[in-house]
Amino acid sequence: MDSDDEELKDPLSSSCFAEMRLEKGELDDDELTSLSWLQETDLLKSLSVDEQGEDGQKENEAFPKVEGGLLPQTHPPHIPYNPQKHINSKPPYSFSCLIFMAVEDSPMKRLPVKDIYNWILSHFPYFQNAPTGWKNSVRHNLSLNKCFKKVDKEKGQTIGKGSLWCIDPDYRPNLLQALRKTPYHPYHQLQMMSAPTTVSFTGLPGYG
DNA sequence: TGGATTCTAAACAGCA
DNA sequence: ATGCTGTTTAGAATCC
Repeated sequence: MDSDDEELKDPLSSSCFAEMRLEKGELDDDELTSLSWLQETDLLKSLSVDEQGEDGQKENEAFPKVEGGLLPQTHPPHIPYNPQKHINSKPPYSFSCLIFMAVEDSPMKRLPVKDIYNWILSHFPYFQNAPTGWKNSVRHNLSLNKCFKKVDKEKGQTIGKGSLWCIDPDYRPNLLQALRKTPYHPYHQLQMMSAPTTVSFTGLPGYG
């Protein structure tokens, strides 16, 4: 068991997440990996407009316009991303990250595919107007990605069609790492908010 | 440049 | 019959 293995088991412990853990006091690993901290800080929902000035307006205007609307393109890496505001920007998260967040954000850590859709829709309004193919991509990810596992329904459980999906614990660190690699992972936004003068984006995608 | 990963589209089967 | 879910395949784009 070397240090790499340790970090893989608890990628937060040796990262800057450790600071969050200290700041938040009694948070244990489950609470962190469950993204409850994310909910508490409300980062996905409400980065205030003031923090971003008028950039949001400008950046939407900066997108190339096409007949019938804006081109669906990933949010530019040099502009802070607010999913509730930048509804024309494709979220800079992979579908596996979106699914991961949705499942981890659920009380039972398991969701039917329909609730995964709903979570994504409510947290990333971009998809409300996106072509419906994204749902196919979600199902494709659930089906193909080893990180996600179907859960047997309990006896008599009636939640409608389909299976419940959960995160395979063996692959959870991989998903967390993938999430950390995205430039607008809530961690980076937290850093920006808590220590704006010391933040360095060097090494992050789009920051050279 | 090539492999790995991710996204998108599509076809199909099973089920309620 | 219809719509949803899950699986699979294929091709394009992107990243390393």
